[in-house]
Amino acid sequence: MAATLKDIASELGISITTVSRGLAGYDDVAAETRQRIQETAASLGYKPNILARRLQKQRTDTLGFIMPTFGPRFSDPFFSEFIAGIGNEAAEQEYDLLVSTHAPESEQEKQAYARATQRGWVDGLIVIRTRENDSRIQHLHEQNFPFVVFGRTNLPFDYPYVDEDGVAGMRLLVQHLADLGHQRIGFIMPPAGLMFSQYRLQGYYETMAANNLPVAPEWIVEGDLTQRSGAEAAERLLTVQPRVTAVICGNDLMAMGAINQMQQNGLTVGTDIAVAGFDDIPASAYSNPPLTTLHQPIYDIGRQTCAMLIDIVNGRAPENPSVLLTPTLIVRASSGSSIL
Amino acid sequence: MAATLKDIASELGISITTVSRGLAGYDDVAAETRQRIQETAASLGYKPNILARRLQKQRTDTLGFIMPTFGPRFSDPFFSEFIAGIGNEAAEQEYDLLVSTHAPESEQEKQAYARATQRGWVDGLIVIRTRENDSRIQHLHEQNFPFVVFGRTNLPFDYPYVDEDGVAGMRLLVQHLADLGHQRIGFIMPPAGLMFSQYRLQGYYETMAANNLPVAPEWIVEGDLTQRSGAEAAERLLTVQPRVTAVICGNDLMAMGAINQMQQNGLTVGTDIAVAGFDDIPASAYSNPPLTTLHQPIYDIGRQTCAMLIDIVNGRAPENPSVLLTPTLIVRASSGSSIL
DNA sequence: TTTATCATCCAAAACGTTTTGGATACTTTG
DNA sequence: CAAAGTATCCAAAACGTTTTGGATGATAAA
Repeated sequence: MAATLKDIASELGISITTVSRGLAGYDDVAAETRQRIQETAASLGYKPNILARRLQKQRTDTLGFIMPTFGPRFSDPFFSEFIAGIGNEAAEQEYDLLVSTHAPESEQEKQAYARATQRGWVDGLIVIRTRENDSRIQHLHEQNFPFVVFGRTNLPFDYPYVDEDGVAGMRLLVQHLADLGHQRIGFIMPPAGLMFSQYRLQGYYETMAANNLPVAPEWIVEGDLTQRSGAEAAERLLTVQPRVTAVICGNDLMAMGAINQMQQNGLTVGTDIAVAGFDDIPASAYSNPPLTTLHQPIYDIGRQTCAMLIDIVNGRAPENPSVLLTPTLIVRASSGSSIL
Repeated sequence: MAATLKDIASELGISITTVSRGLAGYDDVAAETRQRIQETAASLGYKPNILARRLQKQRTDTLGFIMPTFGPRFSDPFFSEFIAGIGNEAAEQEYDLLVSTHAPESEQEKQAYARATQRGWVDGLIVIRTRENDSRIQHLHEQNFPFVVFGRTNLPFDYPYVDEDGVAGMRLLVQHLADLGHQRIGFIMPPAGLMFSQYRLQGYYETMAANNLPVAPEWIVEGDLTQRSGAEAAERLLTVQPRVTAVICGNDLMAMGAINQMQQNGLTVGTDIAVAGFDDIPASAYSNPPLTTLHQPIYDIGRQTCAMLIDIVNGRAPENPSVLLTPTLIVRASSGSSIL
């Protein structure tokens, strides 16, 4: 039913070539002919078939994004904001965005990456939440497939990335708490397999040491980035004596779970105990108490990552193939005031 | 570089047809030949070109989802969970998901829909956050393009949808508050142009009336679904005398903003004033106080919507082309106890 | 032996574009 | 007037699949 170039051509009694070139605006078709072509195209409701065009041009004008997510009850606001960032940048540059979700390191994820690097699927991929010896990056590098990473990993080759400086971020946060007089600072860390956990942990250790503060191993508890795990980790942390006076959480979601748990245990957060998060999701300004956290411009990171990928896909070298952003400290009530 | 059927064929000295059919598993190719085809395909690293296949098959095996979102700082957990639902269902049935974001009723949104209904883009679309006289649904209906809607609208024709019963949901919530003894119940409603606002508003009026409770117009304030607007609406609501003793919010995000604002004004939520939300996002269980709300199985709604669309795209009539789900009431501390 | 049946293969068309490499006729230049 | 230039058009190839409609030769049945 849908009209094709052929339909227009036979309607006007001219060749497909001329119709195609007329519509595309080449100057080797007479103005009057072009006019007639456009009119007929409009009256026939002609819409080019994208598949045919893409097959011919050998590019899909589509970018892929495979979200590493656990389980069904998944709703990290981080992701919606990141998607909005890459999605808007992609749309502006007339790219489509293909999105899928798979559990990290699952068989499905591997298959998804294998499929994605087939010809004709997408022109490039965006990778996030880097892991140690990240198999996704390894694979994309081997296949010589265009990609940009949000995060870094420990593989022995270069690739384009945008990342936040986790070490610097934690330094700001630990120093802030140390300045308030805290000496026993706990850390609910993100899953150890994620690279950003390691940077944050390193920043934690370094800054504790720089302030001559000892670190007890029990002060470090691992969570999985959900509120629930934040609550569980806090529960465990609170049993350690002498009790920590401050807790840094690997992300805002866990911080909110931790705060909730502490309140259930009768503690007043901000007074009895300080809590801080990481990410500065919108909710963190509206939690009770409002959350001290490290701000990451997630939306902009998404845009930047996507813009970089589009450059690469088009064979343009990005101005800066490795971007490292420093988070900014947002002090709110959850970290309280000086306890000295 | 990438191997094609032609490469395999010429390598083995047989026809492209046989290679194609051998790989596809047709039984008119000898077992021994198939064996050799598979081996050569593997050794050449053959991956079918999806574009060519799709052009030939005249279908994209791709579904589209255009998120209606405002501004950059966008991170409604509702969306990530919904995306996870449709994404997982799509992946299971071997469909891809094309996602983009545009501001509702913007020119870009219109263009996105116009493009999406072109041939070869996607096989079907998922529409959410229905609006009055929804132009998107109108357009898709006119174009006779396959789509499924999460939500309903007031257009005079049928279309497949999944929706929650907002009237019934509000009935549960208002009744709960009325049973606790509340007589002045405020409503921070979602944007009036959204259909679900109207259902919720209707349920609010009906149940207030059923309990012989008068409604003052100042008790109804409109928000835009963000925490910020929830806080602003609460601020306005609190100035109305005599003060409402309970506030229902159009979604959990606004409820959290409202709670935060009330706390800033020195009120203890759950004691001085009751607050309830709508959605039951994960954060609502961990807010302070935990939020009374209406649970919607967003992930499952996503799956169901997607499954229905895949049925339609494949010419199968969905068992039930209009699904209406009743939310369940989740009572937590924010609505407090009886005030009688 | 002749006719059916079967197993295996393949040439060509089709999907709807874009691009290549001219062809044609008309106009300008020397 | 011949040669060169210009404006306009188009046939055919190409992108890489899948499907259609046989063709071929071998085997089984009559």
